[in-house]
Amino acid sequence: MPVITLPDGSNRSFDKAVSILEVAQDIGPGLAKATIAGRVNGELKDACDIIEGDAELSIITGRDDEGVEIIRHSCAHLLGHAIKQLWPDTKMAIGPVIENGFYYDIDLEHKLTDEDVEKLEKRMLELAKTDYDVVKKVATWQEAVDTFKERGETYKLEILERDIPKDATPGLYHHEEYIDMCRGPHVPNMKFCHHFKLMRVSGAYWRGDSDNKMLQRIYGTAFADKKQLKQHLNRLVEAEKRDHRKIGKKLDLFHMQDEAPGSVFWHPKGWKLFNSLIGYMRVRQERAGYIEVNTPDVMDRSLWETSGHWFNYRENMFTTDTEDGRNFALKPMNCPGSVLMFSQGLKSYKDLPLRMAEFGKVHRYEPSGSLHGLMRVRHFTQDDAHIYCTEQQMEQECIDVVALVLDIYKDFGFDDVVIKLSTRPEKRIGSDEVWDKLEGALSNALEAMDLDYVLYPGEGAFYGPKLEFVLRDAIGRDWQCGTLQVDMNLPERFDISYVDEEGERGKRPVMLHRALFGSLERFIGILIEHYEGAMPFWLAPEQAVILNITDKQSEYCEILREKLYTQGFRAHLDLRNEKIGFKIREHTIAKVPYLLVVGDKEMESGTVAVRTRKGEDLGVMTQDQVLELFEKESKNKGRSTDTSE
RNA sequence: GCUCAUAUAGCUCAGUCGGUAGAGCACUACCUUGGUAAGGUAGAGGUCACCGGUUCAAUUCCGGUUAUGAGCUCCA
Repeated sequence: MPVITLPDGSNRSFDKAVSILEVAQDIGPGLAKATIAGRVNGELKDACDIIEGDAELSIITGRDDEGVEIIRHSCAHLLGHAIKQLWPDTKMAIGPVIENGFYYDIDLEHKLTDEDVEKLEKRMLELAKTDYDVVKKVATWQEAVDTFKERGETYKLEILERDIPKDATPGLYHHEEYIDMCRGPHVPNMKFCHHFKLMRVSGAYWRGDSDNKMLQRIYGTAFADKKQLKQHLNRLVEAEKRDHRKIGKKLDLFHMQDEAPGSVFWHPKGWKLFNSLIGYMRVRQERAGYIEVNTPDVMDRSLWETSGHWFNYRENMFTTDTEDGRNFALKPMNCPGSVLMFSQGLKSYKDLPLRMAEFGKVHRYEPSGSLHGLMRVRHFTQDDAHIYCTEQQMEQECIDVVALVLDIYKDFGFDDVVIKLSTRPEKRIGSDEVWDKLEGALSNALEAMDLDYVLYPGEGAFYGPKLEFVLRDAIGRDWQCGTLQVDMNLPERFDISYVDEEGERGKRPVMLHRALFGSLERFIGILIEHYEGAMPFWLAPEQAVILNITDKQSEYCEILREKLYTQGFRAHLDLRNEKIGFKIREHTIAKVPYLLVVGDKEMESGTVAVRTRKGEDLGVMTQDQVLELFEKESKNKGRSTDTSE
């Protein structure tokens, strides 16, 4: 006599064991029709699964996130169903759900082309449209092995042998003649799987191990209804429009070329942006009590041996041999240099906390295949800082860093920041008591500030725990930028110390390592994508362009430009012999925030006609009104709505 | 680093079933002085990524290299 409790708290009792679908039918035929699966006592189950005893049940439909995931998972099976019809010698590996979709790894001699994928998608749709029932059969381990042996599914057999205990009862899902193994749940009928799209094919190693065979991975996405699928595809188009590599070229910000793979040639406008960020950060850091230093880019191998980089990351470092037989390396990180700086001269407790910032250029020989525009480069600049302090000071320093990070991100229009706390990994140095203290400092800081954070147990570096700051951009993508790490490795390795209140030498300071932008290059890439190239006024390399209607106004334009310039605004002139419409089009496309148009009328009255890059006409303004407008925008930075966006 | 794909003018891209190439935009000159997203005419511009092979002949076919793209792996 199972009693089923529904999410609204109501009960239904049955006189025998019932399936989830039967419960749904009992509630109403509409719900039954929409039922994909169920959550029974917190566990996801197939709609056909039987509930034996009393249970809490929620019915899962396409409106639930779990429902969409199940649809995607079943679409992976559908892919298997279709591909085995078209290429019967395909061997199926794994077909999991991923963010926004699914994939299936397959082993097939024939390399799938774009046309093949189209064909495959078409067949999948044909099959799905027949609305066949998916039949689940619970098998014994041996039955599963027999099934896949008969079908020559060597990868499924390997999964059974290696990952599935002999006493397990794997679920075999029958999609007509195709059989797939899965812990499920899956949709009961293919009517739920009509809205999908195959995205691309690429390579992937079996079990993610580069020693294994490279399989073909077919990516797809699926949604509960057509509208959501369309929305998702639109989002992808939107993301492509924001591609910083394209915008960077179009707006003449930077370029890359073969001679320097993974390194950036900054054009004047891009470099302006770059320097704006550094200038801004300098001001903020100075106000927060940091000092700024600069350390060498090329240092002797012995330094990297002391720091441990030579041993661990030698193959990722650029090195150079000199004629005197010495072995140098380009710095892949700033910290060893910073530590040398700290140990220069005797440090007193009075010097702590010592907040030492450096806009350090670092070089890392990243694998060629991982390079990606500004996002992953081999040569980049960090807004790095190392804070040397006592254990007692550490928590307050963490609080200050977190506060600074969050406040700075707001200036760039990032209000949505997720904080991740990564704690001790299995392989680590330092005692548990020390880790307790360091992790405590980070979590206490966050709790003192009343901030939420996500815990990542075991994800910390071997030398200490860390905080990571993840930004959410204008179209909802996450970017990890800032970090705050506690380091107990380098102070030890370099044996740095300070003199305490009692005059005792050899006191070991705590070393905090932090970056807010992370990589300046990457941060600029993120900004470009976030703002779709339309940089807010305070960052725009060109803040305003002054356009004359005819030659007659040229002189007035130059005077106006001078005035804006002396007030600190980046105003440029366009006095070319072109029609006003042409010039407006060009600078609008170049995303210059303000276009200042000057004709006879404006010249005579000492005014300008103001137009934004969004096409808004702000009307005729006096020069002072323009200055006031610009000053207001500069001050607001990315915090308020930019009227010129 | 691995798999697959791509590489033609400054940019975006056509094209050549092997006979050394074309468009639009940009650029230059001239005409035009025009009031809010493209005025007109003319011109210049390419060792078809690089190295080798096949061929009477290679930008085109083949091999290699480099770079880029999508993934995989990696990201101290």
